[in-house]
Amino acid sequence: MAKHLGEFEQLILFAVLQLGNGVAYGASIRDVIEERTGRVVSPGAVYTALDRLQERGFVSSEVGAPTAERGGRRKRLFALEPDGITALQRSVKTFQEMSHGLLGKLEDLGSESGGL
Amino acid sequence: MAKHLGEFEQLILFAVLQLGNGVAYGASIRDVIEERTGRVVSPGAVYTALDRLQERGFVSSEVGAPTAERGGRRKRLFALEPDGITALQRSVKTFQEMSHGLLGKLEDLGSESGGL
DNA sequence: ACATTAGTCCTGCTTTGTGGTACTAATCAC
DNA sequence: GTGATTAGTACCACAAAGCAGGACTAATGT
Repeated sequence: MAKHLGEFEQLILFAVLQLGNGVAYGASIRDVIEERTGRVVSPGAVYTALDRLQERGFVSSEVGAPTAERGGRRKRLFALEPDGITALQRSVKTFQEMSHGLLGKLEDLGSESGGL
Repeated sequence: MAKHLGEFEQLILFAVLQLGNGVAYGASIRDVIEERTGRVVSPGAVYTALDRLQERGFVSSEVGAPTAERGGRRKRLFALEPDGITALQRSVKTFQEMSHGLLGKLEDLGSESGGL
């Protein structure tokens, strides 16, 4: 069993967190990631990650009611579970501990050689 | 070719960044990660990651002179390359964009259900 | 020469990351 | 109600990253 969150899994959990219960489903999660990071991800990538996250108990899902839209297929709504919250917190903490005091240095180095 | 940095790779790059040139080698990198995050990693894990990073041009390495210590085997010294800096910056940026405005929410949720 | 030891390399396997595409179930138009 | 249209989901296959454990190497010290 995996010990840590992968970077993509982290993105997914953040997206679910932002959307909140009743609103987080495959497509909306994908949209959030794209809006925030500019990163284009395929639907398939999102669902496989989501499935794996659910297997580990980090998120749960239930099928919602159909909406009154053209092509309004039932959504599979995801919710963040306590274990998922803990995992995300730990992953954030690791990032902070590891980057502490180095972010400035990183920027300086970058600007020397052309930057982003 | 991989588009993004994995989470462990990110840790490695931060460690190399902290140590600086002439001091970053397998064992010291491993120590830094352990000190900062408390995470125990096997030497093998570090070297495979380092190799991949080098293949992608994110770090470079050269073999240093032997030290005057018992068992002072030659060290393979690593340095952060411009591409590595860019990659690390982008990875940091993604994290910041994705977590922006959500860190507080995350803490609140955590304390509700027992916390870390 | 032989023991000792810091450090590195190798091998094998599991988990994540990813795109592509097929499928499903709902609306709309007539 | 039949078929076009469409949002959303599920499946599949493969590439890349994460990881541990032990073999190996080359230096010191006696």
